[in-house]
Amino acid sequence: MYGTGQQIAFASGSEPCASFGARADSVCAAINDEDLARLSRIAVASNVAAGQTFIHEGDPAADFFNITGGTARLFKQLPDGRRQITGFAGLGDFLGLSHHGTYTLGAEAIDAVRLCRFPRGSLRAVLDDFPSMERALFRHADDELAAAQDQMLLLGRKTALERLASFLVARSAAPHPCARRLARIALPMTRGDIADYLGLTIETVSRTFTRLKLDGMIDLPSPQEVVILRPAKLEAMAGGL
Amino acid sequence: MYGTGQQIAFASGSEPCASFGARADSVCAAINDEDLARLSRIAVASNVAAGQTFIHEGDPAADFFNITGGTARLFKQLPDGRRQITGFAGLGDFLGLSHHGTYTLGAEAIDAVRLCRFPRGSLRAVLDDFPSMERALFRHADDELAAAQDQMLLLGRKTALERLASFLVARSAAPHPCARRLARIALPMTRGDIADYLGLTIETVSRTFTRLKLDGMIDLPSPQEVVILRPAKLEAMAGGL
DNA sequence: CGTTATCTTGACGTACATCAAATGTCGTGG
DNA sequence: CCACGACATTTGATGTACGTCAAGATAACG
Repeated sequence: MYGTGQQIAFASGSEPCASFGARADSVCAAINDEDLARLSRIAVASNVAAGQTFIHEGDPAADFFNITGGTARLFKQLPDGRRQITGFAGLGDFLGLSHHGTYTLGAEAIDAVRLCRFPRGSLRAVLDDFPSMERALFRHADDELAAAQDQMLLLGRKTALERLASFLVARSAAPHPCARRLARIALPMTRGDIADYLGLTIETVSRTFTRLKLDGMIDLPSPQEVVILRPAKLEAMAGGL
Repeated sequence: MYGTGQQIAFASGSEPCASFGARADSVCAAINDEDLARLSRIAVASNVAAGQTFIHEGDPAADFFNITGGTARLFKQLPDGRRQITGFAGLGDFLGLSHHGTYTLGAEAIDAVRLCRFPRGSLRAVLDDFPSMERALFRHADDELAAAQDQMLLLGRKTALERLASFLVARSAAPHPCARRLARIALPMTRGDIADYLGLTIETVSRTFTRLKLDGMIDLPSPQEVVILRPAKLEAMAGGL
């Protein structure tokens, strides 16, 4: 199934936060119609079923990806199976951009994921012709680096309560940088995913959720839905960052 | 004291790993003499005494820096003082490159640090004129992102023993990517720095050092010097990554 | 509507933190 | 050169936040 332009996940208009995707602005704002047309010629759209691994850590990095629907978990694993989720990728996110020869992270679909796949060789040529796009990707990598540093602080120095509060606050800011903060958050990932993201166990995540609920900070209409009742207090619990 | 070219920390030759610096190749290989001359005109060289903070987290990011001597700790802090060191910067490293308006990390000199300071505004102009340099910086950010992801796995999922082993293995690989792995490692940072880097306490770091010594993995001629006696076993202890 | 995975809750264990003190190291001045 | 003081490191005794093990409760799904 080859991309026809319809399937390409780059916003062609100039609206800053179109329905297209959360981070459309950060990477795609700099892309003009000329670049877009060229990209559409080398893209392949595909679907990944929930639970499927579509990037294997350590494999030769042949392609890079742009998520156009659904949510994926990105992770590293130790030989004995211990897993660290480094982030969740959604609408508009880019994967496999590293210049290293192999993928530094694995990626699995949490729900049904739609994505566009680009051969990395072709990307290099496009980037050389359109420096503005490379600059935009640079900014994107920079944002991820800043997020990774925040997460290091969380993993190295925060308590379980602070970690979960930080997670919920960050989720309520997402997915739209330009939208109002959300009170109701959808959690497509499992408790196990959240645990592996926050460096905790499933049990501790669950206990901490109920503690936040008992304290009146949040409500849990269902395990995958959180309503933030006291945003300011929750943010304070997150540890001031 | 204004840069004269002598003080500028960019390698002008093309030798891949000159005495100039560890990561010279990753950022500076792509810089030609023309760029170099222009950079030297906007740089200011300065010295920072041990213990001095020269970048304050959250301050407006006016300049960026290139380390030309000594070692600095890069860190984030919580309001109550808990600290997470996100990395150590040495010869050739770049700081303050984020496109965000404020510094996302603080930086303190561990020993006497020499550095070149560049106004960020001037950098933008240089980068626009010399895309090869921007590409090199992109690769640099990418390397840091991969390192940050490794560190997330360490902080989220490794034991104290695995953390310290990982740290020593990584240090033995540095500072020269192209040199033989070092058996004798210098540790300019304190136990407290190592603790804040590995998400542990001073006491646990110290105990783990002595345990590695008793197990015959390392020798400690002095607290700031480590000799790796069993590199292969130590690497295995690091947890296969 | 049963089957199965996920989530929650409880009882208990442990790796690492905390508190406290001894030892070692280094710069400074006598 | 040596004595002193400040600070870093090591070592010991004890505490605790979170992990592990083990059931239930709830939700998802054919």
